Amino acid sequence: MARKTGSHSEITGPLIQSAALKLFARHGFAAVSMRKIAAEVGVQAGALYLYTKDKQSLLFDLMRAHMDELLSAWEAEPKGQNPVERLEAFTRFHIRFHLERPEAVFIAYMELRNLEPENFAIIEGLRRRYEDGLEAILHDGRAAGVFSLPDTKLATMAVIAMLTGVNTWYREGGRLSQERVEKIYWNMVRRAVGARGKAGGRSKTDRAASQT
Amino acid sequence: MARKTGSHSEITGPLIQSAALKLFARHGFAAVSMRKIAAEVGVQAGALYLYTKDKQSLLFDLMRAHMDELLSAWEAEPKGQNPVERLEAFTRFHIRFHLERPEAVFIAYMELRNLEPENFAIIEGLRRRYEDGLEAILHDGRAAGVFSLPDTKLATMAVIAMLTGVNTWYREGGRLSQERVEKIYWNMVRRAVGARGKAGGRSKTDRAASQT
DNA sequence: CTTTCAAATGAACGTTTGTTCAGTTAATTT
DNA sequence: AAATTAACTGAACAAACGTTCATTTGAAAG
Repeated sequence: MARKTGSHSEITGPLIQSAALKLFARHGFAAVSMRKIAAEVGVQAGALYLYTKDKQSLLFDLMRAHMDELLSAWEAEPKGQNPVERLEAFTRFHIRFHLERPEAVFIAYMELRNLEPENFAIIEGLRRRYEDGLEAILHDGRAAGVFSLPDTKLATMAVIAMLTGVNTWYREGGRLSQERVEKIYWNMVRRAVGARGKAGGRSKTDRAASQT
Repeated sequence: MARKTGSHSEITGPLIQSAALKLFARHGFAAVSMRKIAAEVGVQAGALYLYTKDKQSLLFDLMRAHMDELLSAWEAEPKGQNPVERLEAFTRFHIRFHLERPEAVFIAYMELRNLEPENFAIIEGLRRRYEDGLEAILHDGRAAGVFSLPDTKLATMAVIAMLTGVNTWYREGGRLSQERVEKIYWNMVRRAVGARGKAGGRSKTDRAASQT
């Protein structure tokens, strides 16, 4: 039921979500009490239950929203014309998207075991769909002879782990710009999957990279 | 003080460590109570305090022992004669060592934020020492002109993330043997750092890999 | 001004938490 | 047989936990 003229705060719901996001990312789901979330919002613990069923669904809703955003953002991304361009698009998208929301990413990876089995299965399914997107690119590239890969599933896991790892060390305002990081990682990914540079053989890009 | 003829169990100490390892890995540090650890050992909660100062040091001791083992095992590993061989040795060692103790690895990555600041600094220092070992290899290889890397620090993080990622999906008795996984990952790492195969250019190994 | 009602409080509930400790147990030493 | 002592129990502690609910608040509606 949509309200037009709330007598009290109308944004408390989202405020709770973002307080929970921040605290879960910082201290872990199990270490954050409902009272601490309430305090962060500036409210008493009981008030949280006007907006959320329980603590578990607070976690699940965060994860679910994150995975939904991830999938729809990727689907909205311009696709390349061939496997190499599509892989570059994936690489840059993954780094960019994940660096934009480090807290949600952290939670999505670290708090899986705090989901009840049913919720876990849903999140796991969404993650699988995302990984399948990458695997399809690698599979197509292999079939087209532009990637050299003994095993597309392993390469999928390797690429995702490598890219997600950026979140563990990248800090805004650090040594390297995000664009620079994207470029360097794309170079490593491209070579890891055995794709030649645009010019063939050891490309101009390779040579430029090694002297920077 | 060493005892020779304990009237009760003499191995309770290690039993506690391994119970804690198992439960922390499975449910997370914050979600495991001292009573649950005690129950796993077959003892009352109070008895744990004959062997451990408190819950925090139970976690810290596990992490510290893991990192010490990691560093000393790597130091004991036979070194290659050149950067490429040393990088292959690192790659295979990292995969093998981490697959041998998935629970300790999981804890070492996931429970960092549950360490008190002082303990965190110690573990972080040990991790840094390990990463520096890889970075030295990449740095030497770049200086020798056998690796093509725009940034050794980024490559270090990328390689470690990629290799550690194996733990998230590898299951004993699965599709691929550990030796096969090591070989495939070594191929991806070698190419990611821009090292040519032994024969130069697109190596025999590359061609063999792409058709398997 | 009076009524209405969503929003929020704050106390209360039954559990569970990490940790301590006086007391019990049972094997070894004297 | 008596004394010693490490190992362990089981109760107890205050604090914190997730969740519920009767009650209060205060702005909007009549």
